[in-house]
Amino acid sequence: MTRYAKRILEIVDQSDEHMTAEQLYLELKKTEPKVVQATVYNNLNTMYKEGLIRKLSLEGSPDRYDKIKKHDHLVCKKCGALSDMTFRDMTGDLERQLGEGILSYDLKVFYLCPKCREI
Amino acid sequence: MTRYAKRILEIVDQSDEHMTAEQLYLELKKTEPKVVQATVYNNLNTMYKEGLIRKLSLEGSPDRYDKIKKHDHLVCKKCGALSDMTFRDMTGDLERQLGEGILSYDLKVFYLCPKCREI
DNA sequence: CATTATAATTAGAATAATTCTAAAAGGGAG
DNA sequence: CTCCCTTTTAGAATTATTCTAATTATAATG
Repeated sequence: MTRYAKRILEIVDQSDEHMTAEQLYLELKKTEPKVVQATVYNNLNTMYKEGLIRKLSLEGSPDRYDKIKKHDHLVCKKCGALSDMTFRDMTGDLERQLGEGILSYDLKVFYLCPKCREI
Repeated sequence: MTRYAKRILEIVDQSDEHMTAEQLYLELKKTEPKVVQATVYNNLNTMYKEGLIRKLSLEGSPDRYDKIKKHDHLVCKKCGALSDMTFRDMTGDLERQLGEGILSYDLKVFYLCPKCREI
């Protein structure tokens, strides 16, 4: 694993911010000023394929990257705000219904965030 | 609701193919040869906001549109193939944990599709 | 039915996100 | 050090989507 890859993984793992490739690039640049965007995209793609990071595809936003550690997401239907939450693990249930081949799952719950509910 | 919007909704509701805006445009063009892409995007956005259609954001693919009728999805981690499945409704469970404000949820289960498992 | 207002559509430019390409640089094995 | 393989780089290219302004269609009103 290269210096860049290590650092990107570190940022993803330590932050709760669900950063886009662009945001990760800006963050990485703070410690590695010479890096370019393509490198960040390359590394993210590789690490995603290797199963080292999660990728979140959201409506109306570029892809976001997240730590692997199992957790679920709340998405505000109005403003798109994304936050973590933990619902009980459903792998067992899913396997019982679908067979043993399940790799992982993504649960996104849509709601109105406190801010958007006010308005 | 305009002629175009009606027809787009019809296509989305009747097909199981999780079409992209581009595919819907091509399909719509068969009966409405004068329509342009922007119209399809406009209509899809409007109908999405109104809750008439679902939008699926997938890794490595443009957004796809789907009928509202509740169902879940299987996604092949390797080739991205998308298919429908129905898992039990979790709205109640989710509300019990998170409160009453839940609008909907999206469950995507990753696996290896039959084709990709062979190889 | 003519007139005005409102909304939808169009064409095409513009933007945003991501990938591609070919060349240059880096790092380890012998 | 030299060779080979991988990563990075720069920038062009591609893809998906939105925006803008002009035009057309639809609906509402006198």
